[in-house]
Amino acid sequence: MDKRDFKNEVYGELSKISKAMSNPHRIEIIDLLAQRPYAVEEIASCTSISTANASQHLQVLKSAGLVTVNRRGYFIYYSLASEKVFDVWRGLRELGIEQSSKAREAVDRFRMNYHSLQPAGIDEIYEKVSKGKITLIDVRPEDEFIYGHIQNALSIPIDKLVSRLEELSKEMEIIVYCRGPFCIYADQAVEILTKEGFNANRMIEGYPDWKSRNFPVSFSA
Amino acid sequence: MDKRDFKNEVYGELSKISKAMSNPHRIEIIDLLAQRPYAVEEIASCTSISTANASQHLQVLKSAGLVTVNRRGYFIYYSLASEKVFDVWRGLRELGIEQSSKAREAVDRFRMNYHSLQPAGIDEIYEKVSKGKITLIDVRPEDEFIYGHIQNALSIPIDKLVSRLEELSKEMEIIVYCRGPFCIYADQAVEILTKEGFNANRMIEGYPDWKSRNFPVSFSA
DNA sequence: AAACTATTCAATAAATTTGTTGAATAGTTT
DNA sequence: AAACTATTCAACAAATTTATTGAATAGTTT
Repeated sequence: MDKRDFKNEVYGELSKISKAMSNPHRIEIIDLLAQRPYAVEEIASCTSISTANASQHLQVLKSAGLVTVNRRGYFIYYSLASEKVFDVWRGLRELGIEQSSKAREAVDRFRMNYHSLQPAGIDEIYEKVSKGKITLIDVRPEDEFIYGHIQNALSIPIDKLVSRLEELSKEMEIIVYCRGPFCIYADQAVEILTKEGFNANRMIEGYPDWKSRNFPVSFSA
Repeated sequence: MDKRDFKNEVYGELSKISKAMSNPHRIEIIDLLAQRPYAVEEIASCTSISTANASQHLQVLKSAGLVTVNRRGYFIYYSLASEKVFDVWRGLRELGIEQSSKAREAVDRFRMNYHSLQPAGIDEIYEKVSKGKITLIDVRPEDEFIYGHIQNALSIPIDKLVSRLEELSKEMEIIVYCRGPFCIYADQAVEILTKEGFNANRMIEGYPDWKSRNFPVSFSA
């Protein structure tokens, strides 16, 4: 095996992984699986594709070693195979926000819809949380919260927010977080809270970013 | 623009970037450009493809915003557009080594050829360097060394090594580094040095990793 | 301005990727 | 063991990616 064969083999192998991450639906699936394991039909419905199509994309991810499989009852749950999968996805996401003006504009335009334009970065929030200065609200679906959440965060899924406003104080600064920078639950929440007179902002990043930074998390066994 | 359109737009944009990184030749080009800007013909020859083909791949990388262009005289030099491009590539590389047994085996098999099987990690070496305990040799081509190298490293391009052995001491521990984990210059060097009775090992990672960690570097203006 | 040169372009065929359809399957429940 | 169900498979057509060829081009030298 000469030098060229070696390089062909190595770069060829690695390109299988990046090929697996080179489809919009599959990226979206990875972004979703960073929250918790999901079954095929749930994945299909969250990403607005057919079940058969979702299954096929999941096969691709599985062959590339990016996801693992786990059956419980009738359902087959897919999970990310490694923390490193999220790391690569986050790198890609950050590179995209830096380099692609279209991606940046799409995000800004959407934030604008929800009048949620001064989001705070994860480090800034980590500082404040350590000093106990803010109320953290997790507006993701409850099952994602149960699977893992930021320590001391309060779970108020976005569709329950309007009915649970009396639990919140208008004195404290409120930070809302959700799945990540492309998830709009937090933006919707900030819009609702601001209209009701609360002092609320969203965290740009999501729970998986917090966890990947090794900031303190909790989960229910 | 509803939620689904937004997601399609964002994930679609980001997939353009990963698509650009999803071809073995293009990955190899990125790996090469992490050393220094390179002209099209050089890139073609380093990666064993035709000039026209290299040019086409470079167009793809350029459209995705991953590389930038710079003319000097007759030549057009391509560079990585951002540190983040290397970050994503490194993430992919590490994920590949972790997940793909084929990639891992290819690397091991090749190291074995050169009897260079106890390479040292970058952190370990950083520690030793700070204590001045080792001799660092950069065996990449001289122009890459000039463009940037580890502080206090000695430049001995691999093809000059045999003729410059008298510059080295058999008492000091020698660490050799090159472009990165898929570059074999350092392995070749370790084989030569070991045969001659030197105490030599390679660093697993390459110069771009060192630089990206913000460890001390030098370059000639 | 003419000569020169590295790079890009255009056209092509082969290979791969993609989403859809509806049927088949593997595995769990009862 | 029979019934049931989420998931996978197989077959297809459309779209995209890829490498090759040789000509065209943009820009620098002299």
